[in-house]
Amino acid sequence: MPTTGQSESEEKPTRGKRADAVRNQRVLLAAAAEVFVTSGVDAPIREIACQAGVGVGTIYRHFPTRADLVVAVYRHQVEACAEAGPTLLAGTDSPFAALRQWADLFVDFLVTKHGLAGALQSDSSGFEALHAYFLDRLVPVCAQLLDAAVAVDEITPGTQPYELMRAIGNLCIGHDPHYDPRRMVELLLRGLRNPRP
Amino acid sequence: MPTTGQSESEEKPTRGKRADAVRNQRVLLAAAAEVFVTSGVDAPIREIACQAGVGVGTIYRHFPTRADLVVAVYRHQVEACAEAGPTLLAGTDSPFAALRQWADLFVDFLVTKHGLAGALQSDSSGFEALHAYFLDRLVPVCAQLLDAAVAVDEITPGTQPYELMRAIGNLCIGHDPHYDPRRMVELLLRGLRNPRP
Amino acid sequence: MPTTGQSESEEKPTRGKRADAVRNQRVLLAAAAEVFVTSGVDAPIREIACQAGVGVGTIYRHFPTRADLVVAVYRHQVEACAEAGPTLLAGTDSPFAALRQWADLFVDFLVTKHGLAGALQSDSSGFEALHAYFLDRLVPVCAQLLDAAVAVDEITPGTQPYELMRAIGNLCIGHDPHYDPRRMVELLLRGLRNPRP
Amino acid sequence: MPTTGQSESEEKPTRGKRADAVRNQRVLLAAAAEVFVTSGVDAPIREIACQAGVGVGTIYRHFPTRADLVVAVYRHQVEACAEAGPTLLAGTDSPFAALRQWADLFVDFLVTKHGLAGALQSDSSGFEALHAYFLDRLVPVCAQLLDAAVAVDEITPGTQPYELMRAIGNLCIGHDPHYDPRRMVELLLRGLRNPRP
DNA sequence: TATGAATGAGCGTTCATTCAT
DNA sequence: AATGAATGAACGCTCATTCAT
Repeated sequence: MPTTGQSESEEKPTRGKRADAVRNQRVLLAAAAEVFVTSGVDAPIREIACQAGVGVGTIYRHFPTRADLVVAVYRHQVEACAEAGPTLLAGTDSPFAALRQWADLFVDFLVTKHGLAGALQSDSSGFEALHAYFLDRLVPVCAQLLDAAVAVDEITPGTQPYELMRAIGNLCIGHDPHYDPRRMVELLLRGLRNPRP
Repeated sequence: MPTTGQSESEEKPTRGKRADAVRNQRVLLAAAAEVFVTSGVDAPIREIACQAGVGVGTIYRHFPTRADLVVAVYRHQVEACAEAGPTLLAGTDSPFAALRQWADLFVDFLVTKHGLAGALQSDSSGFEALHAYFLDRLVPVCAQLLDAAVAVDEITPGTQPYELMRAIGNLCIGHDPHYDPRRMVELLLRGLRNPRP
Repeated sequence: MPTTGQSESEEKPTRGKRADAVRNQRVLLAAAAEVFVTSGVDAPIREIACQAGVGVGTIYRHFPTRADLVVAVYRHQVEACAEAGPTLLAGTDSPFAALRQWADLFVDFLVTKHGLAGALQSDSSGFEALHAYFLDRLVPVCAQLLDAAVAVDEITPGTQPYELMRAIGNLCIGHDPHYDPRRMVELLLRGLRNPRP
Repeated sequence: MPTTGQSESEEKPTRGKRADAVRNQRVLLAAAAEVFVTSGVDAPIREIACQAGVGVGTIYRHFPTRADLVVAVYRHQVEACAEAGPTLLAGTDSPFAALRQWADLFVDFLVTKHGLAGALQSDSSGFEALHAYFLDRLVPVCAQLLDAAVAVDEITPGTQPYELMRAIGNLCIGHDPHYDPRRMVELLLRGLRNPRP
């Protein structure tokens, strides 16, 4: 279980007048997503509150730490990414091809979120929850893909899922017209490939 | 002893009482290097001044912008790295091997400097000078290595030196016992390799 | 009690917990007025915050720029001065007498505010709003008085309201027991007088 | 005697190797005058030192306070202005006309010196010497002119030379295309005029 | 005597975070 | 539960001034 910090919320609307709160959460998340795109995940809390039309206190109530907010904002995409792993694996004969497609999804996700990749590497306190959630959720998926590819001799064994994910994440840091993360990730994956025919 | 690395400081020592200032520059650079390791290259100027036992004004006198300071701190290593390129190329039959060794030097450099790799990707203003210096100095070297390797068919053409350097730099972001940048860079370079035997 | 002069503060008191903030605004304005007397309108923001017993952030929240604060502190007096123009004009047969009385009010206002007259001449950025407010509000009033006096041949035409106001303002700069701005303004106005018998 | 603070220097080149120092003073004064025009009399000391091509210490050695420097820079003009008083008085039948001409000289002087008029009113510590010098030197001259005009019934008695000078000085504060100090000073002097023919 | 390196107080400004309403 | 006012630490930066060389 992720050490996110939000105990309930999300997913199940629960019942009763909670509907109010749930609606509010949605507004908050939408606003945060908006601001994250514009100003990065380090944007001032007040900017997000303003965009959502609420007070800063409301943000803090729902998301005690910045990481909680980031996690909540991207939870759906992370879930989607996690679920895509097994699906891709099931839909092809080549686990390596599945890995490549999965990496592509992951990259898609990261590059469209301004600064998210950077935040994932940040060792500044307050992002542990973010790290924890991403890793808890995605490392097992990546492991499954790697293992499968190793099992059919498509790639050389010895690469850990965690380091591969970090590598991919790192490669997605920064926006630059002269730098295409996807190509570099492709290179990285090619490096995994078993040289044997 | 601080890990500054630059033993002789700058240019001609000039003459006269400048000896005082020159000595101070050393102290400043040592302190900055120290603090950069501890708190990253974004560390408050005050912290550096404090570590050096000087006033903030002294820092500003010697290094008007933060980038000036960072460049000064790492100039020697960058120069060494730049000069190593041609040397390595001359010392081997395989340009790809030379590239690998060069990348290793570059990685050595980056991973020992906490936060430097991150700063290199930072798009925050005030780091342009830093970017400029690194790129001006190292991209040509990297280009030479890549071209040579392409020329002897060791690697697939089409990868730009700039993107390769950024990729390597990115891979070096973050300190983590479970993540070894060197291995990931190795993977990346293997991905460049021409599949033909 | 501070010599702020504004007793009712701002516009509609609005409702709800804003009462708190409104009260605070009063404290802020009183403190600022106090400090302006002591240290001039260039006084450090911190000093004002300290005098008010609040954090600097509170000042910035209410008055984003220094000019905003100055304008707020003196708004009531400026308004009173602006409204006095037509009133005085209506209450006398001699527009020149009205002008003299009006000038007296203006001087009263300026000499009791240490440094305000100076700030009005300051060309330092950040005071544009202050200039704008004073001029927008008072120049038309002064113009009306001048025009009326010219119309009845009490004064020589050709003097612009703006330059007259600046002159009066300038004459009020500085505190000095041996210098009475009022007398000098009186001289200036006498200089406007039509030499006709 | 002015309480300027510089005991020797200036005027008499003195003798011996002092020639060196005298030459240096000239350079300093020229530089200061230059900078005062550009950046006002509040310009950073370092800017003046830089313009003069000397160290800041040298400035401080010669002119311990900023006022000392300002006084020295403008001493010649002040002297000229002081000496013009009696001369003008001697050259005309109308002391009032002389006063007007003298005021014109004074205004000429002040308006060509960016910020000098302002500095003259500044009550910030460190400008006492400046005040003292200007007043010591010019008030008697102004008094002579006023007395003479009163004596021949050209102007109303009762105006003190000090307040008149301050008034004129004040009217010269600020640079503004829509404000002509000379015209306002003319108005002020007209106000002194005895209404009877 | 001249230099200019060094100092550090001080200023404007931002923002995460708390808490009374 | 929501608000947003208040707080104050922290940072970048500028200069007046001192003093070792």
